[in-house]
Amino acid sequence: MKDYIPSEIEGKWQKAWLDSRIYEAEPDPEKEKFFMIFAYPGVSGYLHIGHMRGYTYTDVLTRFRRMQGYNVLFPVGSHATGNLAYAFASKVEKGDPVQIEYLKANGCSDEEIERLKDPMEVIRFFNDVYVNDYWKKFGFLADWRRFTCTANPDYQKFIEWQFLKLHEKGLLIKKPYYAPFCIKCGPVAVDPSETDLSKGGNAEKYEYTLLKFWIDLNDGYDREYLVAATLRPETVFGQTNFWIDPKINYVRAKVGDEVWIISREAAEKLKYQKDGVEILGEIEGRELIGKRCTAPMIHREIPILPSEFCDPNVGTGLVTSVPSDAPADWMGLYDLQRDPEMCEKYGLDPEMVRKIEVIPIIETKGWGPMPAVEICEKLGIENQRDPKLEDAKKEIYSAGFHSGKMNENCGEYAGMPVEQAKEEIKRRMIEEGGADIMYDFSEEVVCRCGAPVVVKKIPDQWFINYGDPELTEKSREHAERMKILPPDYANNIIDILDWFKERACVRMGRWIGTPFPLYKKWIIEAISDSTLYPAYYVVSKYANDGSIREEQMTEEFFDYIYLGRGSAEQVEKSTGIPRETAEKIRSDFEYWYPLDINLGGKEHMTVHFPVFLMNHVAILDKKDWPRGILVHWYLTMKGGKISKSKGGAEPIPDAAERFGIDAMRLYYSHIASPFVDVEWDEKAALNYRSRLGRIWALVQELTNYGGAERKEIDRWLVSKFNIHLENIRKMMDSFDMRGMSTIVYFEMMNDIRRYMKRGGENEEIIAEVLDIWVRAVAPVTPHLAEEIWHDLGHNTFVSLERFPEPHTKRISDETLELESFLEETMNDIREIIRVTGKKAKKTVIYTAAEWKWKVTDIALSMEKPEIGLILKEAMQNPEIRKHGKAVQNFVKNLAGELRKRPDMKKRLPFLKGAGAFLAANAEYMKREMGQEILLFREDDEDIYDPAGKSRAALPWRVGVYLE
RNA sequence: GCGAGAGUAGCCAAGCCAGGUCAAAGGCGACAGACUCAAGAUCUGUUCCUUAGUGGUUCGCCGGUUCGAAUCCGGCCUCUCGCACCA
Repeated sequence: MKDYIPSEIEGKWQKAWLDSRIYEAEPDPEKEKFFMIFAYPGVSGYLHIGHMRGYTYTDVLTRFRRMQGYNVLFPVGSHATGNLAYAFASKVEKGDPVQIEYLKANGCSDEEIERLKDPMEVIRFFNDVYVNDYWKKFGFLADWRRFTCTANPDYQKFIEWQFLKLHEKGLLIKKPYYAPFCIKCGPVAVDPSETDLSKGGNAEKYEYTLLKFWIDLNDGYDREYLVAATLRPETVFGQTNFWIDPKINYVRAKVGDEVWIISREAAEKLKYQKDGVEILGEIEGRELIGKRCTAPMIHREIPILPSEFCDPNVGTGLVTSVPSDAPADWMGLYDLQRDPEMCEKYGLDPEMVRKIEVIPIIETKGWGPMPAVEICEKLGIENQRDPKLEDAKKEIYSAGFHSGKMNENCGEYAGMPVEQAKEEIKRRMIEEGGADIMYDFSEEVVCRCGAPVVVKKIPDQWFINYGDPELTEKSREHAERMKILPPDYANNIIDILDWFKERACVRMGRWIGTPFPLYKKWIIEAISDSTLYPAYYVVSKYANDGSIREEQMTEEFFDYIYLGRGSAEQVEKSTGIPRETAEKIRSDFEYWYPLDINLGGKEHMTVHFPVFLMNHVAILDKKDWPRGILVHWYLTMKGGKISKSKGGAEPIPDAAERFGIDAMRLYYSHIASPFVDVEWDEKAALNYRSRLGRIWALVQELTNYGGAERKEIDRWLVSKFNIHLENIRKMMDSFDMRGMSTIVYFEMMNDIRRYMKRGGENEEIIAEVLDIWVRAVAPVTPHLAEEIWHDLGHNTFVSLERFPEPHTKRISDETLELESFLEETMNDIREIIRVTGKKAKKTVIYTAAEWKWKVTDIALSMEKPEIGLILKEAMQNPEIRKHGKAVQNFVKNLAGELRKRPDMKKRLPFLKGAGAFLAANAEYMKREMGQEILLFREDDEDIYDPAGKSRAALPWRVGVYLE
């Protein structure tokens, strides 16, 4: 017998598939096509086994479809847009020890590392790793000829065309935008993975409302303002005073034709957001204390008071005071009111300070009129330096925002919900010239290079207008018709499409990507160039084999291929691409499109999938819009991070070697549904491997097993397998690879074992079942399947064979029922043995008496088998009536059973033969139970029934007596 | 904050959309038995409590709808995830 050694068969079959080029997908008008992709990975370095989950699903599903007779297109590619390759190369260049170690741990040679100082080499290198070390190693049957990468010049011609089409549809718009920007390196991304950053990846971009308080300092500037920044513009009605930190030196900054007094830090930031900001000079905070300024909106003069909580790094470093709703303001005021000495120190009239009254402005559910005052008491906050103020602020802010309503002190806004008033008041103040906008981060953000990251105004930013009403509506309608899994997401994506507005689509800086065709200083960003790309796999094959060159891939060419505009002749004339070639590509596209499934991880739910759909809808004809989306969740590592000690960190090829590829593929397919996160479990992977070993061994055993004898159990096995095939078909309609795997790798195996245990040995039946089985394992564990397939004497590829179809005619319900009746009977006996702890020598089994069956027949013939009705009719029969009270009990039991178990009506008739069936299988029971088995019918003349257990016999269950 | 999802027996994980056949699939682990000199592997059985095969209490918590709820509705608690120049 051959041992199961995965590495011995995997390489062999992968080579055979490659050599015979069965992965190549070409149109075949005789066959229905199936076109599926996974969202290509970003070129970010080595991947880990978690990434292989989704890729493997794709290969399993396409293999399954292929075996169902579809002509399958499964192309792969990679996404190199962005600065990852730059970052990677520069780390290598600098000799970053972590980076070098990482490369070496993955088996990268010194020579190779040397080359990886060049970003383009990084891309080339990892493309090779992905294709050869990951996807091919995992046995994928992808059409390798079509591989493409977003950094390829031909791909970029495609993106250029895509943007020309978006422009043609009026979906590109230009307007100012405020983006994160390193003052040295240019545009950067603020995200927690901190690709670009050394600090602040979690920062949020806040929009501050700048409130302008007019002040007359007699210094020659007549349009001079103190400028406070706030996130709560609606609270202006509650302003009582203004805060300045006397210890800080502020600056006068020229902004337009106004002079703003703000912190130096704020002025520096503003330079990036407003034109012509210029620092004119310093002004001490101390100087301003005690003066008065005029608040916007309420146009009231308020005093300027000293405080300690003004942070020059936050907002403008100046703060307006709304003690009713801002806990810090309240504490600031409270501190000062209690401290006349402090007032005098700054030349303030303590009486004036004491007279300042808090103005309630917002009614908040669960809070009184002055929530800030309230919460300070509640939390026992002592003064303005108390760190608990931060929590207080959050709680009040949240409560006010969601449930607050403006009160009668808020003029025309009285009664308006805070959520709405916030926007309206802000807008009004900006219109009146009393306010402005400034963006800032919620925390400090620092670039990789060490320089600060600021929010910078980009005056001419291009956007794709995903908010376009017509595009949104068409996309929504189409989404409703698509097959989208999981079902929750199918509902959810509709809302996401509504919510999607403009999206910035170009950027500047050191960035790999396609130059924006309308204005080449811009480069198309990373999401926007990966939306329509499944269409490009049709063309990439011709670019890769040299049939067409990128300079020939003009707008006219793509218009013809994707939209059918113009003609092949015209394309030939203007590009030199032979007419036949153009026609062939066009017809390829017409054959393969639309895409049947786009599979991707859950991270794509709110970004990639919606824009993928919308770009198709915007640009292509309706018939070419995609048909399906499949979202999968993650394979996570313990503790969230990959770690060597906990396993799973090893390079993908090493894991493939250790666990076996088929075992890994089965692991992904079976460990959980695609729609939950799964924690990597090395032991489970090893279990799958040994499971495959057992299947292997069982198959070997079966090939030398059996003879010509036919038995009842043959029918049972065939029935079982056909039921399984029916279920698989249903499951795979919703891509339920897990359910399918349970059947194929567990249930089918158990059935075969039971068949053998029950004495089944017919070689034709075994051959039939083996044929089904080996085909059934092919989508998930193709290497194992090929090996077995060839051992069975075939010389074709099982990968190209048909997946077995169920034959419902071969399902015998009667056999299945009787077999499970036998099993239940034995379980009953075991149960009694277990409960009593008795070791019986002899088991007596009683089947139900004739009269019980007669009553059962009566009940079965009735529309509504209720106790009274059955009893009435049964008692007509003297044969039955003579059993008296026993009839009543039985009818009660029977009626209950029929009500509780709807399938009983179908089952019972099959059980009429149960007595004979048990008798025929008495030998088997005896062997299994290790004891003598006696069989009687309840009404047998010569019955042996010392305990009266025969009375317990029912048509659907036997009576049992142990001795 | 906005939005989404999840909480099922020792563990993992189906079931929930289409309520009854659900004490709830399957796997793992554990226990017992078979095989073996032994261990491992493999095979068989058991694995909420209770019990001559019965009955009881379960599917995060509380309540509701229903003849009947793990499944439907409402509220609460806990956890996870996505949120736009990040692929």
